[in-house]
Amino acid sequence: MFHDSAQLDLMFQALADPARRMMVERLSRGPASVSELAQPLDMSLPAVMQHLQLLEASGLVHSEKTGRVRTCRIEPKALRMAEKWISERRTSWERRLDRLGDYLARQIAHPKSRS
Amino acid sequence: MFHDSAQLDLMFQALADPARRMMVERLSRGPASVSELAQPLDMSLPAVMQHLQLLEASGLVHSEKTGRVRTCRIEPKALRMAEKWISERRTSWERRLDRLGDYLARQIAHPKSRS
DNA sequence: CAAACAGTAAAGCAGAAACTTAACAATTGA
DNA sequence: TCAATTGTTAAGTTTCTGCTTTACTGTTTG
Repeated sequence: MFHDSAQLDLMFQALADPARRMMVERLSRGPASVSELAQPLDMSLPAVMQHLQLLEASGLVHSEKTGRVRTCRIEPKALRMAEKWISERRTSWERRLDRLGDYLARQIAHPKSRS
Repeated sequence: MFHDSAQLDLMFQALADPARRMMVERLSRGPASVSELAQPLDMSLPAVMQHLQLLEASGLVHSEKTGRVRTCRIEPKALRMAEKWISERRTSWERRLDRLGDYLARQIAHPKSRS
């Protein structure tokens, strides 16, 4: 449970491609087979397979095969991790701005000349 | 003002690199010059510059030059956009699970055998 | 002015990514 | 059984990334 920088790499990398985001989008509406994922995408099945492998490596998606069909589903824990990273940076910045605002307001109210 | 897929590409792509995430992390604590951003990174200045250009192209960071120093700061709006995309997919999935849970609970309580 | 400083531009390179096509399973349904 | 369905493997091609080095511009400072 330490620095999962590597996993963040993989997750953001995975989300950086429109085809893969489309697959995630589809999966967010429910599980799907590989060919269902491929259907709206303008590329060969093996290409989709490779995207899927990336999504699995990143932890964003999990799949299992029964019979001849592989069923894929989203892994919300991983999504939450990516979301958290961004959110933490954003709020860190926003809180900093708040403090700065307070400080400036105080300066205007009670200036203790520092020049 | 709808889903700009191209910008999401750029943003997630930008976040996919550990050096760039480090830069964002630094900037989340306040503005910084290019060489301040470079300081903890084990690479040449031009390399950092290129990362910075990507961060700017993605909209995650903005910078302006005064004198000979370029000051960079984070753009929380863009961070929020990435955060939102992830969050929407995650909650879509989670709500689906809730509905499914309800359905199953009902099935167990009042089974209307469907064989 | 001259030197040091902060940043840029350009070119080149090795390795990774995103496909393709062409076989090759394994499962299922007629 | 045999043909269609669903997925998988392997290999090859092209393009993109993430650096590097070298050389240069503009800004400040002694």
